[in-house]
Order: sequence, then C-alpha cells, then structure tokens
Amino acid sequence: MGLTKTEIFTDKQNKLAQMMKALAHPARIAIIQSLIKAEACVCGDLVDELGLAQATISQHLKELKNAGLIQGTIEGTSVCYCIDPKVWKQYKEAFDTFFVAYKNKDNCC
Amino acid sequence: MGLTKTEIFTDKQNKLAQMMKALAHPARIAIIQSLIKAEACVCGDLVDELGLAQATISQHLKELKNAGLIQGTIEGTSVCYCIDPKVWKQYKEAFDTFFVAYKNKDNCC
DNA sequence: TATAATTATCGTAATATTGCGATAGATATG
DNA sequence: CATATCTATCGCAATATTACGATAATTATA
Repeated sequence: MGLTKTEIFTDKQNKLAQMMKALAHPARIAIIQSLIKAEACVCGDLVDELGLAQATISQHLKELKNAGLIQGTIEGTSVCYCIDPKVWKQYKEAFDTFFVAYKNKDNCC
Repeated sequence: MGLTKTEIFTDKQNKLAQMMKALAHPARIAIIQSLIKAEACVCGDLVDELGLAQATISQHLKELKNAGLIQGTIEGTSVCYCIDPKVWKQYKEAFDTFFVAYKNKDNCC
C-alpha cells in the first residue's frame, strides 16, 4: 500500500488535495512569500534567504513549477522565478469555494 | 534526512503548511465535504460513502481531529463527527491572508 | 577555449504517509 | 452476563517526501 486511491474520489477532490499538497511544506510557503515580496527572484537568492541546500531549494521549486504556481525564465546563468497569475487565481478560487461551502449553523453536536 | 527543518521557518509558515497538509488528501477533503453536507456524520456512514477500509477512515478522521478541524462526540456505540466552526474560521482566514498577499502587477518576467 | 557562476538532476539515506487486516475497547441490547 | 455493533489502535508493507552531496548542464566572461 502507501498509494493514494485517487480513483475513488472526484476530479475536483483530487485536484484540491494536490493543490494543498503543493503548499504543504513551509519551504514552499516561504518561497512563494519570497517571490511575492520580491516580485521576481532567482534560486540563488532563495538559497541564501532560507537555510536549505541548493539541491533542496531546486527540488521545491520544481514541485511548485509542476503545480503550475510558478514559472521560471532563464536569465543568463540564473533563472528568474515568478508566480503565474492565472494559476494563482485558480488556486485562490478553488480554496475560496471549498471554505465558503461550510456555514456555521450551530445546530449540530 | 527526510525530516522537515521546521526550525528555520516562522511559526506562521509552519502552521500554514500544516494546515495545508491536513487537507492534502482527497479522502480528507471528501470527509469534510461529507460532514458539511450532512451537518453531522458517523464514521460508519463514511466507510460506506467512500471506498476505504474502516481503519483507513478512522486514521484520516484522527488527522482531521489533530488538525482541530473536526470534533467527535460519542453517541452510543458510534461517534458523531462535525466541523469545529472556530478552527474552520481560523483556517479560512489564514488561507485568505496567504492568497490575498499576491496582487498581479504584470511587471515581472 | 578555459573558467566561473548558477541551476538541474542523480543517487542515497532517513523519515512520513497511506492503506488495511487483525484485534482491542466501549457501549447498547437480548 | 453474553453478544452484537461501532470505533480506535497496532503492526505491517508499499510508496512518497525531504534533505543533501556530488555532479552534470548551461551560459557568461576572461
């Protein structure tokens, strides 16, 4: 086992879970927040900023890239990473929809 | 290795990542959505509803309980689970704050 | 072309997660 | 009290994640 049974859930449920997963690590939260503050960033800056090895940062950046949240454009010897506004909006809306679904009705438990 | 270095991140970053992790599985998303729809629920119903074994459901419920998102009150031989409104609100606000921080400025990359 | 600078990838070790059968624990009912 | 019902926990196997050193790949510069 150890394998999530995606086939028994809806596409939306699987997608939302994957979105959550993309952000379910403090390093990736920190990277995103750093990109927001800087509006642009290269991996090297992040290695200095966070306390993780270059290989580790690169791996987290790859996951964020796979999630679609960030894009990287090559700029000389370095890479400029930034947030993808469209995907960010999709995330925001998906999360909003999820959290808005529950209204506290005080009529249970 | 294999151990997240929480000590190099802020409390907020660690907490937000943990919140994301609590919801980073389709079964837990499905459980929450089921609780929202039913306004109350027992574990047995979820076992029928989702296609996972009772032990697995119980494990996911435990994680959601640890995350504070749900509460369980014993009701005879079964347990009535429901969402904790206060914690839900905290989650909602934390997520909102995170997603609102980025404004698309079209002046990068 | 050689060197420096920067990022990606590979390989590996340690830890975490997922799923489930088996079983224990708790409570209602006969 | 014995039995049925329901949930929690244990133990295990399979897979995933995290972290990092070493190294490859790419591009700028001397």
